[in-house]
Amino acid sequence: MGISDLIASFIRDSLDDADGVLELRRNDLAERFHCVPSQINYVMSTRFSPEHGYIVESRRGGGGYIRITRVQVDRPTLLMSVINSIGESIDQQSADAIVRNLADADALNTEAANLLLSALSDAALRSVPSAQRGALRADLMRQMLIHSV
Amino acid sequence: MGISDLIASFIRDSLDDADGVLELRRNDLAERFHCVPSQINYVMSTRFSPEHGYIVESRRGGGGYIRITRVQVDRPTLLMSVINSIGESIDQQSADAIVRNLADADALNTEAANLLLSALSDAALRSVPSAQRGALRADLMRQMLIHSV
DNA sequence: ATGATAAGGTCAAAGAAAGTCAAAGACAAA
DNA sequence: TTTGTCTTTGACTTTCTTTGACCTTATCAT
Repeated sequence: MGISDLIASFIRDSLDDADGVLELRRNDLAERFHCVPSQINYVMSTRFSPEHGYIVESRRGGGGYIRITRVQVDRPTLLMSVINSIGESIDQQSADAIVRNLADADALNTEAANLLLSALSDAALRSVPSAQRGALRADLMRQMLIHSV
Repeated sequence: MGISDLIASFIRDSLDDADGVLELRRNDLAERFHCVPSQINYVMSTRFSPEHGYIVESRRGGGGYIRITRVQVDRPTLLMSVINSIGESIDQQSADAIVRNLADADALNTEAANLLLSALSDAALRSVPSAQRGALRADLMRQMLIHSV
């Protein structure tokens, strides 16, 4: 593990302790890890970018800081809110959209998302009369998501 | 036995000791066997390819590594054979057993297996008359597994 | 205001690994 | 002997990390 990885995991741990928001001094951190300050910037840009689910703000000058906020809603919360939003019945299009959103938000990995999509497809449910299909799809989706929380 | 074979058996032994996952430095290994580093790549591609039942990941740059993971049976084959073995209809107990086997064989990760189990449970399918439940379950299972090959 | 001081930011070069590819070697089968 | 396959080697490439010189912005005394 290189120094950048060490710094990154230190920050993640601190974020856990600090409930998702962390404010730190670039120079302090650099000193703690015996590296040059600009390495902190490197770590920020390679491991705490928005795509990684973080927001990084900072200020220069006296009393400057770097603030890191974990933006990803935590998985269980996101999943539960989705589960609760599923009504009595749901059509394939809506189910698809929801599943893809969950995958985008990293609340489901690719395999899991594909399984959901397959199970919720009209193809898989073809033996069920269309009148009841929506309700079954809703049941299925709820069950699968509940068990993956 | 050429050098490539020596390296390969060294890696297999280490994998046994290390419970199936092994992380190593390409340059270290090359030095240990007095060969050029690129020979390690040769060994990887000829003896640790996915068809041989291994996954190889790596990273370049400082702190780079090569990680080798042994996967038991080749996944697509296993999945397809299971898919073909599903008949017209299947009850929950049989479906459960099959899914658990796939998970044990690492053909499904934990999340995926749980999703299958949830979707195939009587609870999820409760809105379907029990007479047709088995057939639906078989359809569902086939669809989900096919899409995860 | 203004200059000193205290942060953080940028960027490019150097360093550290791993990857690619093609040429050369070894060796068995035809 | 020729041919084909597998192996070995090394020059060159790509990717990721570390470092340092220089830049910008904010605060605080004076």
